[in-house]
Amino acid sequence: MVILAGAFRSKVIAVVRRIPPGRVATYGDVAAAAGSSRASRAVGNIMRTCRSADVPCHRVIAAGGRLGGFGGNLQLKRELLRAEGILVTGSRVKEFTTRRWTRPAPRNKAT
DNA sequence: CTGCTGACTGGTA
DNA sequence: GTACCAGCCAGCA
Repeated sequence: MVILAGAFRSKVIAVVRRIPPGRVATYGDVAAAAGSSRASRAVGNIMRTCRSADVPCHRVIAAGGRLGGFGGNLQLKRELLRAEGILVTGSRVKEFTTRRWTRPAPRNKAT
């Protein structure tokens, strides 16, 4: 897989690919992990323009645990999420706050 | 380079 | 609860 595109885009894609199964991340989280905590819109834009099979865009949702847009394939997204053990009620992720993933557990050196 | 668009977010009404 | 507005950022014409 080759990502010959803007650095931000490749970064966003990398972050999304790092999202482990059974977990979800908001556009804002992905944007923040990519370097811009305010590029949430850009992230969504990247998802739409890129939507590569290597990018589990279905794990990327809007804030508040809402599924977001997804071009109207919310039903598909819902099933994909549910297939990973993520229950979705209407347009909202169940236990979203606990399923929310930002990045690999930051180890505490000085606990 | 300029302008518009959009799978977003938070606030106000 | 829904609806509308303003802000922010990257991609594309």
